[in-house]
Amino acid sequence: MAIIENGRTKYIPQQFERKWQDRWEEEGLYRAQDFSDKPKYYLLDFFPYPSGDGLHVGHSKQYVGTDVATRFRRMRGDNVMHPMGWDAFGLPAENEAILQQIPPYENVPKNVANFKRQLRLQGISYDWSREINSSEPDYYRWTQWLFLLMFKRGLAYRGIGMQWWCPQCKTILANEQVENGYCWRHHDQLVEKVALEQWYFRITDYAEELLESLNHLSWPERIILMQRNWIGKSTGADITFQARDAQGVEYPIRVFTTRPDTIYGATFMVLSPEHPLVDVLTTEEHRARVTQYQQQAARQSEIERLSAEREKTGVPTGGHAINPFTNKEIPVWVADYVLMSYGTGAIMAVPGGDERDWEFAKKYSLPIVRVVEPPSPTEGSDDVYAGIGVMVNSGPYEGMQSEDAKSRIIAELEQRSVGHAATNYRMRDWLVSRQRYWGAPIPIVYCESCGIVPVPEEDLPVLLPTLEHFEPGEDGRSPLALDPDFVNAPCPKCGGSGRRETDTLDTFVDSSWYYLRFCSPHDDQAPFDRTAVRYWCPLDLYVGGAEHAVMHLLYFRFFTKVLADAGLVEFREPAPRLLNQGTMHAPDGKRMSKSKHNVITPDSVAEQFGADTLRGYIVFMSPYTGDAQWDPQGINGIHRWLGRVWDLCQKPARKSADREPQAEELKRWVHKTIKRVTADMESLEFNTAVSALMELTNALQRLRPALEGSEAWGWGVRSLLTLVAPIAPHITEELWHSLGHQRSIHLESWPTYDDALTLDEVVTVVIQVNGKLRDRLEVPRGTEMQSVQEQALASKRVQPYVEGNQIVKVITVPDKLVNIVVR
RNA sequence: GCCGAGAUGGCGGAAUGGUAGACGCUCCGGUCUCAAAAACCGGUGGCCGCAAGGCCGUGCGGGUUCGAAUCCCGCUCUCGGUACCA
Repeated sequence: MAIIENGRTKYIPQQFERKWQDRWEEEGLYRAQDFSDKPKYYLLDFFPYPSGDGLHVGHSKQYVGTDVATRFRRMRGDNVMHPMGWDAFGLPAENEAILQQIPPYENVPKNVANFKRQLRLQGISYDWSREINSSEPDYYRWTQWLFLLMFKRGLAYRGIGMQWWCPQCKTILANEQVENGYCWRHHDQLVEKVALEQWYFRITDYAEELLESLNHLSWPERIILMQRNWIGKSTGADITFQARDAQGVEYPIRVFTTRPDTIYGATFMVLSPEHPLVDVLTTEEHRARVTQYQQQAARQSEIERLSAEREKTGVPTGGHAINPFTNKEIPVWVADYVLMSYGTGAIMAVPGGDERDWEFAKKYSLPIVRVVEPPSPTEGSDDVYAGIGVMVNSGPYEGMQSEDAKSRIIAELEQRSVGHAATNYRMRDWLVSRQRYWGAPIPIVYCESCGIVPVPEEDLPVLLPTLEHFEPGEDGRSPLALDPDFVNAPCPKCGGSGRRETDTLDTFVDSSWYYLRFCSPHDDQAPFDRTAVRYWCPLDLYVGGAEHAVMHLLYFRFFTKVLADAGLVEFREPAPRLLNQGTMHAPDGKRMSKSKHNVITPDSVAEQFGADTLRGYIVFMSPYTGDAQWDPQGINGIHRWLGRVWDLCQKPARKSADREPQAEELKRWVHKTIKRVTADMESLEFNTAVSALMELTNALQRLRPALEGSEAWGWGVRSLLTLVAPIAPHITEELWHSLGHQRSIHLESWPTYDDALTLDEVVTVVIQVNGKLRDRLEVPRGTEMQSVQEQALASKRVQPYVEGNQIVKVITVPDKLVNIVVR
């Protein structure tokens, strides 16, 4: 320790931070105890993928914040669980392994070790005894078990369909993983459509509950909104139109519409190019054009669909259908603005009431009938109007309000058996199979005589073989398909020869239940111990980036609901409270990334300033939920502050008695600060908590000459240290021990305050004339406002503005302000 | 296009109807030093003024109020989400 003068030392964090990190871990300070009389608090960070790039200070923004909250909660007396684990399966790990020519089963542990080292050097207080890794058999064994649970409950099924294929990932993607037609991992890679048989989870069975219970979550509004939009519920009706082919054979075309009230305006129908009835209804004279259109749509639909204001295209089939309400024959067209994947893949087109249909009708000169009049007729009558209003051209419904007509028309549909009320969701089932190596094998065997056979629970895990060649092929088959030892397996049912499923599970399956595993991370009898889960879950606070708004957060809610229905958990929402930490940008304002060479690592900052300065700066620079930009200059402020805290705790030059009024002032400062910091910690507003602590530090420094060595002084310094402890755990621990304490400061109780002492004895009352500030008066708190008003009127600064004017009224707010209104 | 969030000094930000700019960064001046760095002390929204002090000021325009960064109406810009969902 560098001693500078008369026993005082200099703040050199590098000399002691490591020492405390090691000691905390040896003593198991942060181990969560299963079951306790204390209130439990389960705080979880989103499951991170341990990238080979390691952590940068952007990650620290999240992890330091949750760590501060965790440490605060412990001092408040909660039994806290704050675990950490690794979302180690999946494409990023596999791609990285391929790039480095190291198999993922060797590369991942290396990366994990580096992540742990980086988290430790920041003084983050995880309970490492609960560490989990989704790519290890004792974890994915239970991921497979949960797949089987889905299978048993009829929620896992195989289906054929047009799927999104990313040529770079060389695998199928779920809908949620396609952004604007591009792969979510390769933002310049357009996805392609291929027809494949895949495994799905029936998440749509839960669409309604997933939507409804959003209303009861304490989540950021925009995340709730994004989920709501994703689920995309719409209500209306299913209606069947009768169509005829050239031979006069009738075929029903089922459509979904949100506006059954506009049915009298349905002047044509549109089928999506993939619709099965297209081939049937197309007449010979139109067949060539229709077939050509279908091929063209299949080939370029995704690229074309991206051009923003693309003109609609389509061709007539030559077939016709009957509008069941007007009884008129209407033409059936094919157009790619109707998607096979939504609703029924067919629509009734109402050009008078729908902008898209209107645009199409205009282009191809199809009839347009307005059936709903706007409340105030404005534009030309051939214009489209999609709102609600009064019914016209609608037979018996003429003159009715369109909303009333809607329910009556639905009733008529049902009565005539040509349709019924219906609800549609935009969300589709979750495609979970991936044609890649690095994931949990799907525990299924295909048997020639028994068909699809689940692997018995007692035979789990289906081990992922340690392949030397794990690169994905070009043929859409998993590398596992090339390993005969893996593929060939006896049928669990009949013992005959079978083939294993060679696709692996989407990583989002792994992360859909990890929060449960932390409750009993080493359980070898079940995915989780139900008693432990009953104690710890649901999460008290869940923190992560907004980029998982739809995918992970939807999937893990779905899993929880399935587990609840299976009687395995007793709650239906895993995370009633969720927070998104803001994003940290590099000093150049861009996103921090290795490829942009603008990464700032916690290692380099901690080496230069110490972990506490890093932590303090990260929480101080911007609100926790707000974005930030790393400013290499700004960190000096925190380092100076901690240096001042250090100095305050150095041996007093002398011993003295409490001196008034300074002792009283200090007392009020401390109580006031405890109140502010407690409130800020509770609401995770760490930036203002640091401000308050800096103010207390400054006050102590100012009062030092009068109070140093006194009882009040010692109490003030100890209070400061306990309040700073969650933010800067190392320096406070070091100083705490230097003050003679044996036990860790992190085992101290959070200080309490007396509300009466959080207010100053003297208050500043603001004197305004017509709302403009003219003077300030210092008066004892609680002074009668009548007397303050008199003093205000007597003030030399106030008088010039009052003299010669008539006082209309005087507004007073006790201990705050006097506003003299003159004319 | 639609939905959402936001705009406060040179910078990060504070204040959610009552002293705008807390707390920091930067910069300027001072102390210490042979000197520099570090540290410490003081100043730092703009304009006018020697000063006392005054005027202006929270994206823009209006409104409500004794009083508006804060509430209401209209607009501009920025960021995020979404994209033919019938």
